[in-house]
Amino acid sequence: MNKPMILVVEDDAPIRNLITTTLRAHDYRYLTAANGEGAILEASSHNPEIMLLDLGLPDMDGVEVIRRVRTWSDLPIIVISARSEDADKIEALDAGADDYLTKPFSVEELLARLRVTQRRLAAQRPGGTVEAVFTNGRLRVDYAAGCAFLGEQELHLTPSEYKLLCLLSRNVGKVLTHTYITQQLWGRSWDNDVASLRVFMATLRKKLEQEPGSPQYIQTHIGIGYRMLRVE
Amino acid sequence: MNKPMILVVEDDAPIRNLITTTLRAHDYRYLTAANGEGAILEASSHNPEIMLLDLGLPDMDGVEVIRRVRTWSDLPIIVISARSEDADKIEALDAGADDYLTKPFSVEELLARLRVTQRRLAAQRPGGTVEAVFTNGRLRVDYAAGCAFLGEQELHLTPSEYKLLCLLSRNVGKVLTHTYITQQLWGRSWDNDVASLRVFMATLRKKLEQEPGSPQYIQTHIGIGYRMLRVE
DNA sequence: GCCTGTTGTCGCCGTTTTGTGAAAAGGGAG
DNA sequence: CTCCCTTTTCACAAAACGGCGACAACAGGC
Repeated sequence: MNKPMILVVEDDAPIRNLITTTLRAHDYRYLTAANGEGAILEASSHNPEIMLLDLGLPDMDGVEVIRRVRTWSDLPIIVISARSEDADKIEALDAGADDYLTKPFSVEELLARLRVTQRRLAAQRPGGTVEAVFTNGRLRVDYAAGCAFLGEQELHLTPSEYKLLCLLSRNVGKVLTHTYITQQLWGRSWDNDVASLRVFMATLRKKLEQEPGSPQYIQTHIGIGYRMLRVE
Repeated sequence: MNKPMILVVEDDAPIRNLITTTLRAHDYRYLTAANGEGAILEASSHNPEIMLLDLGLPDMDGVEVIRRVRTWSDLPIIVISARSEDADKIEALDAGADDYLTKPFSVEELLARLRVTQRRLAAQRPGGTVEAVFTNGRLRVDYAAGCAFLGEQELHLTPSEYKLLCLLSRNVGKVLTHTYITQQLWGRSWDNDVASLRVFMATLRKKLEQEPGSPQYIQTHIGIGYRMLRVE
């Protein structure tokens, strides 16, 4: 079995070297990034199979990197952080991380946790990788860059609208229930949230659809939820 | 969304209570076992979705429990142990554990790691084993996407019509009584509902059948109910 | 052919669900 | 503090849907 490609995100050169040396010694292939922007760029362009992520990056918070990556990819993310507070762990794990190690960490433990992740990847292989850019008709969503276009025109979306668009586009063709959508957006699902969802859907449609009357991209399923259609 | 069933394996009653109390407070369902034999028995007989496992059991080593369980099941195992040595972690992880927490552990962290596991379970459930598309002649029902097609043409169905179609298609070839159908659709079965059922059946047929006169898919059984036929 | 009981179809109207504009509330940057 | 952008709430109009009664169509028994 071919060893997976691992993206190592760490700004501190000595630690990064420690990790990469270890990986090399165990026949892993790897990429490196020293900051958040680089991490997202590498993740989107080279489709690594696992990410090792330090939270203390110079340009952005590591948790933000997790959130951004999670808009388009489910690749396993193992956090390696100096922060050992519960709150930090919980924030990272809930943002989408799969595991959390605190520095100083044991190299052997890291390798063991990598093996766990690898084992899990092998078990569920069929789920293919997702492209970092989604295209559908004139609509284009660049998950890595975090922006969307309609033709050449960039859409100016609020964070919520963008998340909503990501959610719909990652599930083209599938009907997403109100509950599911609100869960994904806000982690809860009260009646009020569904009302808000309608408002966001309205503003998103206003920016996205040419003809308000007959939506081209987003279809309503009464009593159920919404669905993005494949266009052309 | 239904919370998963969790098997708690821990011989120390106070800690076990701490865990189960926490789980109960967060609406998880759980089972308990106080030793290795019990753990294996519960795991095999009740098919829990996640196992929380203490390594220090009275009757056998926790790692042995992992190995035994792994001979037939892939259920996620989160180890909670007083042993904080690297060697112990590595042994457990390589034996098949998915995560490893050391005592004393933070309840919040445990919950966060449970959520990670749950997320992963949810992610691989839909894409995996279950066949989510029903095909019958030109008719195609995509249960996962929540929509139906006749040839290339998508059918625009109301919630009731869709539910009805699902019910019939999931029981192709079987005659479903009026009572059964109304029970499934509305949870009750008054005479009026049977009348309504006829109306829904009419609209559904209008959308589904090419020739109104001789139904191709849905057959009426006078005095009994309806049946979907296998076509071609 | 006629009668009876069952089934199919139509249209109406009340209810539920959704879309949308505007206003209030919240939050971060300067 | 103020401004600006985003999110949430509210109110109301528009649309879709479900339930119902009326009646036509149909099948089977005689």
